[in-house]
Amino acid sequence: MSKNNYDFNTVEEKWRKFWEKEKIYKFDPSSNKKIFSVDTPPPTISGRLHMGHAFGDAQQDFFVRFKRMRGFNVLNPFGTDNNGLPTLKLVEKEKKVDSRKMKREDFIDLCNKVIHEEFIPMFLDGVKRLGISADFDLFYSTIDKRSRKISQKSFLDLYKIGREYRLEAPALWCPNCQTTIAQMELEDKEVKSSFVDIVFKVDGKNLIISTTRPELLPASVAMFYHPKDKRYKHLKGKNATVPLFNFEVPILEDERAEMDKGTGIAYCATFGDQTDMEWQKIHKLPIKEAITLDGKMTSIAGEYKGMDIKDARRKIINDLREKKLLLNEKKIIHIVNVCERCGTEVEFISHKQWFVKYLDLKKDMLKWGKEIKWHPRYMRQRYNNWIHGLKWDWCISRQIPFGIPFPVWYCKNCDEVILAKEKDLPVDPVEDKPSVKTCPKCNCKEFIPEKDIMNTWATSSLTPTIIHDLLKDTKISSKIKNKPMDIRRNGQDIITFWDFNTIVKSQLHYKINPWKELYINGWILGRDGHKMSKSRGNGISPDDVIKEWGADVLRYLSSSVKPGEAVAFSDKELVAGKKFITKLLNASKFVFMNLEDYNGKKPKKLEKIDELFLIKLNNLIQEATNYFEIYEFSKAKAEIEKFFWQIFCDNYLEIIKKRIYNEKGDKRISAQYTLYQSLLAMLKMIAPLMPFIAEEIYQGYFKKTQKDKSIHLSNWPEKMGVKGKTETFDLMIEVISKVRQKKSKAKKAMNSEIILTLEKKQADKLKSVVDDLMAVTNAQEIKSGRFKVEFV
RNA sequence: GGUCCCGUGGUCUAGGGGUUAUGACAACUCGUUUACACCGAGUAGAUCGCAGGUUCGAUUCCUGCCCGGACCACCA
Repeated sequence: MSKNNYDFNTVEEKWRKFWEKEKIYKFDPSSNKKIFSVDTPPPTISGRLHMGHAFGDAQQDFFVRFKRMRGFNVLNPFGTDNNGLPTLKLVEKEKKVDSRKMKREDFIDLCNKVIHEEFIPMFLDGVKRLGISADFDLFYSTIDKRSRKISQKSFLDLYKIGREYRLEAPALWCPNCQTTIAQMELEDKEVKSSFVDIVFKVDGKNLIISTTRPELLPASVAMFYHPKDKRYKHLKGKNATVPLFNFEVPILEDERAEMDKGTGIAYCATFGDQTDMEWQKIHKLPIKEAITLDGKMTSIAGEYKGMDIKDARRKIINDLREKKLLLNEKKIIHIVNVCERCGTEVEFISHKQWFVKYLDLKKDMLKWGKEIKWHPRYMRQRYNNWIHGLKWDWCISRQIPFGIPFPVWYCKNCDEVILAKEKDLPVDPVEDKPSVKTCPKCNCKEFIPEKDIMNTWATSSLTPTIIHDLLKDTKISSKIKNKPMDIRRNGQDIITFWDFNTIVKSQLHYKINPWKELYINGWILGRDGHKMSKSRGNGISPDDVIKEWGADVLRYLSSSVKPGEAVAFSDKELVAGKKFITKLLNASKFVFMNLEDYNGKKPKKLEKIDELFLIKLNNLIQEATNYFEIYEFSKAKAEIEKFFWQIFCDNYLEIIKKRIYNEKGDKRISAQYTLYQSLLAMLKMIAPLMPFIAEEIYQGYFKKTQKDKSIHLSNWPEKMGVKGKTETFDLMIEVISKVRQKKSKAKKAMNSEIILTLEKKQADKLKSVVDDLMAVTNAQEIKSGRFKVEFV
């Protein structure tokens, strides 16, 4: 450890390899220690570890390491999410293929290969560099065989208890690519369009509505105005006649109609947009399809049948104009959703999809959320708001080739659902034969496999089940079965998906909550205070930070943020972390320079100032422990760092310096004992936050005299056996500080000799530490009187 | 649009009814002293976003507003 050049790259690699080789973080299923179980958040693998992952993982590691040192048998497996669309898109990009032009089977093979040979190892490398203390032998991927089986079994179980149903529902459809697409595959695009005012008739009078999509007129099913809108109140219950097509639709009230948009009254076509679909569902309106799968008008469009959407729109506008049913036409530019691959405006189509029925459980959901301890507490409101806003059951069908298939076939004749047998799981219905030879209902012998796959969340909401399955053959299996795990940690952005879905699934399957506590990690913004994103170009890669500053420093930054809050990326904080490490190294060097002859024993009697300092340390241990217990790492860090720097380095070390240089016997041993114990305690409290430097100092200095193989297997510091008030210590610091002030004002060196005059009251209080006071201030003599510093 | 969080020296930040308002970075002055100049000591720098209210007393609690951020939703 030469001065001024701590080679963190070498040091961190050394300890990383040591931890891995010695299996320091291996979970021991046969241990009798109390278990602390952590539900691993499987990050979506869409490239290398990014800053968001690093930040969250680091915070999880803070409490994982803390709990381990507190004596728990920590169950901290590691998983990755390699399911569904993000993986599909990454494979397409990296391997330059188009999943739509490949055989489903070939594409799935390719995905599996790339995931296991490239994505996971690359990601894990990043995680390990950060010093994450997970048990990587307890590993799962959300696409591996185990997960597929569990996910499909979950589907079967929910179906059997009547929690799943199949229903025609709108799906996003690209008329050009001829496929359903996911929301993630949409892009916003500005397009020129016309906002036209057209005339409906009610009781022979004109009723004007504004729309950008007049071609959907033949699919009109209703008109809507806002319940508070007096202009239209008198129309309630009446019918309006649709122009050109001459059929009637009811006029209804709904809060989703915006009074100041257009004329304040809108027409609803079943699959016009999201609102239209909500109206259709809630007001139980008929479904009318105006557009075919290849983007042409259907037969309900009458004379416009077979035309392209845009041609039909133009012709309808013209025809309306001719018939004087078009009053106004405004050219506008608005944003529409287009397919990211071909730029075509997307439409909604009707498609049979699977749903998990849970809308009836809103009250229970709120109750379940309340039973979990949230950190920070206010984050539960995100969960509550989500539940209050739920309008649909959970659609778990996704129309993409890669993911976990539904274990389902349908009878070709009567559409009867044929479930896979549990013992055959996992199945791919496209590849595998159905579980029956003939349809139990109609005796038909032909079956159609379900080609859709299950939404990623349908699987990643099962991580507690997957983790339990990883341990199913071990002694502890029964201990953790049907019990909530201790904690899950994740970002605030997935409370509504992941946390929510996991709670729901756990309750539906096991009637328990998945975990007792939920920690929402603080997160990091770019240097500009905005979320890191490609479009802003403000992204920072954890790899680069680790290379330049070391993993400990990045972790130091992660420990600066409060639970659930955001901080901007701060280079200053990196500098502070680096300086902290340097200071730790130097202080440790000083301590052990003076411990060469130390036998590890307690002195017969502690010097007063040493005792007082240890009481101070006790207070810190208490405080830091409390903060770690409630996941307030930034506060723990601040307290530990402040104590180490200001009390230990700036004052205590200065105070005992001369004693330890010059004295022999018990006075020296007292200081040695105090130095050894306090540095070890501080180091242990730093270990969860900055594990590399803590291990480096532990192994370099303490290992000789400590039994634990690694500091990370050692016990969290206990309070020293000292008690009492610390006013004398504080007064001592105050006097030292005043003397320093005088010396500085007089432009003298800090070690210049003085004669110190103290008020009698103060002098009396400091009697027990007077030798150390004289030493640290370099006072030849202490007189009584008004406070004064005289230079000799 | 809804919800939540935040606003404290130049910058970042701690605190949370009565404090001398914490610390870091930057600035300035001084200091080579057997851990550390990637250091130490000291100095200056803050009407605690704005306006009301509660209170003997508000930076802290309440209400409204403004600013920044995030999440969710929406865009006929």
